[in-house]
Amino acid sequence: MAKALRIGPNPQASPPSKRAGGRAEKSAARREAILAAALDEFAAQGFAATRLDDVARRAGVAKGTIYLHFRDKEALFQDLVRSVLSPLVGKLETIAQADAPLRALAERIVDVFVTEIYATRRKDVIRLIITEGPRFPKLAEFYYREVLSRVIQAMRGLLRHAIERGELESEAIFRFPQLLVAPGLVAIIWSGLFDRFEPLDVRALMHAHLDLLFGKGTR
Amino acid sequence: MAKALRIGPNPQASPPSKRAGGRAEKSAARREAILAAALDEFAAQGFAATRLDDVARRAGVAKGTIYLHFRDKEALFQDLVRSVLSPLVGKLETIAQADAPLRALAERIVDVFVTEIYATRRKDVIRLIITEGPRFPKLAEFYYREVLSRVIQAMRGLLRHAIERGELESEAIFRFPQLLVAPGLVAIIWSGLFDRFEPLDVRALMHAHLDLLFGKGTR
Amino acid sequence: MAKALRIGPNPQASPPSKRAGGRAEKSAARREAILAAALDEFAAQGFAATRLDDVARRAGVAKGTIYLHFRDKEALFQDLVRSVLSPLVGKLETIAQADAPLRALAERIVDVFVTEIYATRRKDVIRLIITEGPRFPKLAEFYYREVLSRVIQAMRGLLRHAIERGELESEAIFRFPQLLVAPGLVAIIWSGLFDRFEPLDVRALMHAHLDLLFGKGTR
Amino acid sequence: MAKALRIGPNPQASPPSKRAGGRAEKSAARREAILAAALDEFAAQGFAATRLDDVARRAGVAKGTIYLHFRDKEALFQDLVRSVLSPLVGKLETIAQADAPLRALAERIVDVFVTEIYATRRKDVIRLIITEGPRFPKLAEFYYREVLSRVIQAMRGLLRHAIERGELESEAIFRFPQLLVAPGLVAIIWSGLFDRFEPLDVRALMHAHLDLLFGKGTR
DNA sequence: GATGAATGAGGGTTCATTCAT
DNA sequence: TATGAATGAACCCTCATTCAT
Repeated sequence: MAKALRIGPNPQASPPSKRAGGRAEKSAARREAILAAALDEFAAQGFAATRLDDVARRAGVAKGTIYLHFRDKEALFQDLVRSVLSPLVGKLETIAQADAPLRALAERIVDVFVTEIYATRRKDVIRLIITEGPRFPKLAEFYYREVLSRVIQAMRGLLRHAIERGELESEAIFRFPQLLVAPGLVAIIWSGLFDRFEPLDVRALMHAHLDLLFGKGTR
Repeated sequence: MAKALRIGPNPQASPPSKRAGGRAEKSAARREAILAAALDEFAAQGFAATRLDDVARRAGVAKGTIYLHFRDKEALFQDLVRSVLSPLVGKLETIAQADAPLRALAERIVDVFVTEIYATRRKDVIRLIITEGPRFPKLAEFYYREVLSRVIQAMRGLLRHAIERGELESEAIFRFPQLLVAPGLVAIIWSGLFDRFEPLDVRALMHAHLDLLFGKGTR
Repeated sequence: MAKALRIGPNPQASPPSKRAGGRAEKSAARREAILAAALDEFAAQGFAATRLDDVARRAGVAKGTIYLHFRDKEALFQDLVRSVLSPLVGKLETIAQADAPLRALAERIVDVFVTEIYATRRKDVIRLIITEGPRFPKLAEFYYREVLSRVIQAMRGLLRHAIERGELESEAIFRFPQLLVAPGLVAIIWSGLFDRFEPLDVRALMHAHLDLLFGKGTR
Repeated sequence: MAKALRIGPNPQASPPSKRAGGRAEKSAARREAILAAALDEFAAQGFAATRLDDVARRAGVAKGTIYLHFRDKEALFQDLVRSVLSPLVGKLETIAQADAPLRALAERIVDVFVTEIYATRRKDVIRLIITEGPRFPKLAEFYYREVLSRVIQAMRGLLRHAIERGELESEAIFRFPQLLVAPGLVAIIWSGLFDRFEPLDVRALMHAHLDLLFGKGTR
């Protein structure tokens, strides 16, 4: 199986060692190496300032090889974002179908956010969508269609339940589910810009947020 | 008086008409025209993808003229951000010194945010800090030092008051003032990326947020 | 009288003080200031790398003023060389007409070279002819016609005399008067390139040269 | 073997014919073509006025190709000078070690100068050092350290020998070996500036010079 | 005349993309 | 398939020259 882009740690690409594996495996491995390298570079430099030379070097392949796997720089970028976010979609829908008290669900969601997004390269991808999205309408659309709208949909479902059960008095958050994820976004942005001046404890931030929404005693 | 960079509307640079004005005025006007054009271009294309050729054309000046006012592309960018944000700082501190019930103050702050930031080019500058900040540490530092830390400081002052007066039960927001502005940031990001799919009523969003924080009845 | 370009010392241009002097004097003074500044800059940077901005600043005039006195950068350069070298021509011819033993004349010539050329800005002008001449055929021609050919002519006259009087046995130097001035040129070049590694005592060099030509005892 | 920069003739770069040769050979050939073209252009225009566009066209490569072989314009220039002069150093030292009557050695040196420098592109490189040296201290230093000081050293050795043997009466030339090469330099400069007005027979000039130094009869 | 802000052509350098090996 | 040398369009920046004041 062609391993998906490693999300957690991010080791330097090993030099093309003689691992076992047929043509197809090798090709897929190269593709993944390029994606991983591209993520590093795009996250660090932004789309425009990233040089494919650097991506190739980091991936341990020749520059031309990139073009065997991706039409051009833009396709590499978009494929990268898609490849990182796609697996997320499934996970999110699973959570939303669970049936549990709202607060418990919220805790679970926070936990998923912290461990599956904030602590991984996915955080960088989200940041890339924020920073490069305006120049890549297709990407913004993909993200909206495949991720955001589903997340919002799922959340609205949860919240409707909660309101019906009387677990939630205000319907503000039902109208604006963005309010639920806002602190997460802020944390992602903050971490890239201001952590060196004032580090942010994301988990604590998110729980303070829940306290605000549900009242402190309800945990 | 040298007019500051127009923040509200953003008309195309008028052709060099024969307005009254000495050399200094003309020079200052040109500088402002360049800044305005730069804001348009940087906001639309990002720093790296913006061509000074386009900035010049939009400002109605020759390419070389830019270099009479700014050392290079980077200085233009940084001066732009500073010139737009600097006036903001004073305003923010004025508000923070007012003495009024927390909810009233919060309403005022929301109002200032909507009318002075969200509805103006400043929104674009904030977005630029978010998108380009990682490549401009100096800029992130400027923003943190001159804007963010002051805003946070002022907010903490307000919140301390409120807690002492018993207007605020949870101290969560005191520990993480970021939670107060999070919806504003989200609105800014959303507007750039997803408004065409699902427009966002910022004022309503912000007030829903206040309802969540203070309870609906307290307005 | 409009003072000629100062050849000896080279003080910074004084700011436009209120000296006495009518329009014409002031204009001429400005012209000289520009020429002096141009000499400094051309000598230090070469023709192509010299910026008229720097010349203007050094001369204490505005950039546009240069164009009131010289058609363009090239004319400034050529006029500069001419203005510095022209006075030299007369001097050279005077010497050549003197009637004295060859060795004595040679000593005099060496002295003139050292004090009137090597120790002055004229050295820089000679260097400029050497370095920029290939790009300014007109200039090379001027120099050849107005200076070199006359010097050679005069020298041949002297040498013919000397041969007739039996003061000079070899006619080598008659056929190649360049041999007489060669050490002077070498000194000029050396001083610009290698003096920091190995300083050259020009006067001693020139006299050693004379010793070689005439024998040591003849002084 | 990677051919060194052709020193003698200087044909236009042939269009990329299908000669035999691996990648490395081709790369080296291109490098040499660029160096040869650069020599032509620098010699004709000087450093500042030379356009890399022209160098590329003359070398039959694209502009970008230059940057595959040289960091920038300055590196190209300095590498060019070094590549042309380096082989010279060895030759010079070989001659200096020979043991022969001074006059014979001098004749040999003159011969080497005429055939290996004056009749080749090396003449142009020497001229470049003279014309551009002031703006390239590194280059002047290289030339002094690698060429000049060695030549002077070697000459002093020869001359000491000669003095000890009584072949040389005056020690003037021992103190100023520059006097030996001065006519060579003058010839180089003359050829670039005044040959069209008055051609110079270098070989005759150099021998006249030797006659002056050693007396005519000693040849 | 004098100024210096404004112009815009020109050139060094970068880098996405191609293609011969 | 993979390579990486080669390409050349694009862009930042400089500076000689002009011209309104």
